[in-house]
Amino acid sequence: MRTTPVPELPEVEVVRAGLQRWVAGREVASVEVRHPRAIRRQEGGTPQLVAGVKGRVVPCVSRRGKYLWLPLLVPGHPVPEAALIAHLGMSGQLLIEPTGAPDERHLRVRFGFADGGRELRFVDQRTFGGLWVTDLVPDGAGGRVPREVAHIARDLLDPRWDETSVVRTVRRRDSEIKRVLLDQTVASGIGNIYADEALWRARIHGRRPARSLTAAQIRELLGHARDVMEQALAEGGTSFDSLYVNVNGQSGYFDRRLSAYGREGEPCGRCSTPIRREAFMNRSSFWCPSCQRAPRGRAAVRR
DNA sequence: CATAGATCCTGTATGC
DNA sequence: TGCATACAGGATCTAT
Repeated sequence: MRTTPVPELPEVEVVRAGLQRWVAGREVASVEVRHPRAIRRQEGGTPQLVAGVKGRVVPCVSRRGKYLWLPLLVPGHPVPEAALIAHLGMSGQLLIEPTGAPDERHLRVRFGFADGGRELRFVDQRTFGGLWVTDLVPDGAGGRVPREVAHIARDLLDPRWDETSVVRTVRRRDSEIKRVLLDQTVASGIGNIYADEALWRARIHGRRPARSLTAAQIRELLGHARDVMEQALAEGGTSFDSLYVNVNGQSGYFDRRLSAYGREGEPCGRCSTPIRREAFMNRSSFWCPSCQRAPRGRAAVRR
């Protein structure tokens, strides 16, 4: 095992697509909460979660960034007013399992369906993730999104992604470029792994002030972020050990393609300089000290 | 308001 | 062997 698995946008999209296939059109019949922390963001707790989903039909499965949600349709009504929203956190899984299959060690919530077919399970070792029912609100573009998603920016794979607007936002931020990449209100879906990969591909050091980059450099950087996520998506999601599995229980294998993340001491794929690692925001950054030149001290911060 | 840092959580790896 | 500690990190909350 290299390190911990963390679902980012490609992994969440893999889960979304799997759920779409397995639960679309089905009516929820039951909910069993096995660990209260998994629904800590649910207003009204378990009773309100049960009331919100029982008897509702799931027409489709949607996603923005790392959030995904199941709209909840009251039979006979044309439009859903609420949704079951899910965030996988660091170790969350949404699994489709045959009824009666043995419980997973970290099973947190189980959903049964009226057709008696396979059930939906939320399994989460570290319990940073969670599920809850929330209102759908206007997204400002004619659609509707869960209340908690409204403040998150569109992601790089969104058909309505507006690159010119995002580049402008990035250049206005008074912060280091990696922090900006990780800010979900600027562009959603980029986590620590893909931020490091995009920076490596673009030959940009994560501590460079965002304002020191040209618009062209930011466009290139975002393009690399999109490319690496699309590659991961095509291969079924990144995986570091058996903890991350997609909705059908199969691990992805994209980790073998990562160039910087998790490769401390290994030779850079371009110049063979050993990849460096440093603590950053209570996590780690990996970069090539030769290809990605560090900014000079704090001189870039003007006073 | 914008930005930085602390915090939550537990299995795994490592050190003494 | 057993115990303690470090580490993984997204989103949220608090502080500045």
